[in-house]
Amino acid sequence: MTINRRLAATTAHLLPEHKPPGSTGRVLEAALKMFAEHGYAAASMRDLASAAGVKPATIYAHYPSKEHILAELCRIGHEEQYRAVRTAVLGSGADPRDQIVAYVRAHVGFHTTYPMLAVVANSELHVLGETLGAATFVIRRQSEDLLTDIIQRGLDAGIFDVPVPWLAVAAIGGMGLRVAYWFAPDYHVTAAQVADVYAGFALRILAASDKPAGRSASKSRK
Amino acid sequence: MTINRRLAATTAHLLPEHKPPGSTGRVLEAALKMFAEHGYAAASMRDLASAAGVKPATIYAHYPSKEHILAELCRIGHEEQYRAVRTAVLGSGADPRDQIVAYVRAHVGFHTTYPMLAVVANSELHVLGETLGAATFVIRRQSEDLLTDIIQRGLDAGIFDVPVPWLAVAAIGGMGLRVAYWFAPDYHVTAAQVADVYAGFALRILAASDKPAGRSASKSRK
DNA sequence: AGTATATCCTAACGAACGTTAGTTAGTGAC
DNA sequence: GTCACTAACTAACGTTCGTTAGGATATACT
Repeated sequence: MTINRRLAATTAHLLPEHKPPGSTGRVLEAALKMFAEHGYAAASMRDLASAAGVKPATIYAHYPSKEHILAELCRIGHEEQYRAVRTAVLGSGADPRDQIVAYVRAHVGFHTTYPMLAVVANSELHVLGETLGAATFVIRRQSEDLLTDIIQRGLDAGIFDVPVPWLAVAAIGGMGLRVAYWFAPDYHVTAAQVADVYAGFALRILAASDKPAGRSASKSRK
Repeated sequence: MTINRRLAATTAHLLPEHKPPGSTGRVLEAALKMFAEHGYAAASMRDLASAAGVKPATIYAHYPSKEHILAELCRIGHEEQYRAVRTAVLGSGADPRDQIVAYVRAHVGFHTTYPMLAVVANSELHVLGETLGAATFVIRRQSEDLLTDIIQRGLDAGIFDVPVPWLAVAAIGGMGLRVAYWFAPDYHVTAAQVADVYAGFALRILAASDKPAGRSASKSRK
């Protein structure tokens, strides 16, 4: 146990719906842990095998290559993140402020609940070739577009005020992403606290107005 | 040239004061580029050598090991970042708001000017053993403490208002760090724009008050 | 019982890895 | 001319890598 860890989380888990049954799932979860803790290139197939409790050759009965395992993890990670934020936003009201709160809460929630998945899906994605990474890129783009659209609707309604909208997307996305690296369940802040506080930060970044949800022209207030 | 890059920047450069003369410097700069683009583990000594225009064995005339090269880059990166923010804060006034603006401008400026250095220093640091990484950890801690102290002073003065101060540190630091991954000089926003807008975001996150620099409602200065 | 299938194994392949030993070419001093 | 020094080289070391071939074991069906 070094002082110097890549991320604070120590346990790897997949959603039951994303974890294949039997040894396939154990291999995938072992790969998640190893890739997250040491990085894709530094984790060998022999490492994955011993973490999964099988011999190296056995992995090839479940996945055709090391890169395919990473592709699967990246796909699951981005898919689950998009599903989380999309569900949250759809379940919130029509007010862009509520949608931002829902988005950021779900975004941060994902990064606190599945930190290893987030770290692997985001920081090892560059390894994937264009064919294996294609599915993931589409989803990643959708997540970003969703946030962009919410912000744009808020700007159009005069509820938000930011000089360069795309920078707000980058800032809100960036601060959420980093949570996966330092958050641990036994920390001095709970996941719910982080989600709430970060949702508040996002509203502040967007200079969300206090006025009621009514329709407003392009005039902002101060 | 893949769609799928680890960071947007394409050129590696070191500050003249940090770049050793001759081949040593060329090796260090080649390592910076390779480690940033492909990661420490995925970049081989043969890759570094050919990027630096030398043969693999020659590198060992300049550095004792691959890990020592990374340690040097991490040290330079954190040292330069700390120097930048510290100088900026010391050159600003006593008002915590001015100090935050100075800090974030310098922080973002570092990440736009030396994106590869930032990426390597932050995302490959976990590779370093305790001995080789020790020097870097100290500096990293100092940078974080500086931001924490500014925010705490603003809170004490009643100028800032955040529910959990440490989360503001994490959020402001996180959004700045991510800039290194997407920023490129030929982007549709300039480095100065990003720095200014992000400084504004930081003030908003802290709910900085508009009132003049005098003393505040609830607390007094020392 | 015999066969098919699924699952995991042992053993090893060729390639690439970080690193080292020993050598060669170029330079300036005497 | 030769000595000492520097900086680069060629070649190879032992290890580990991702991956594959082929055999063993257990369960399921006929």
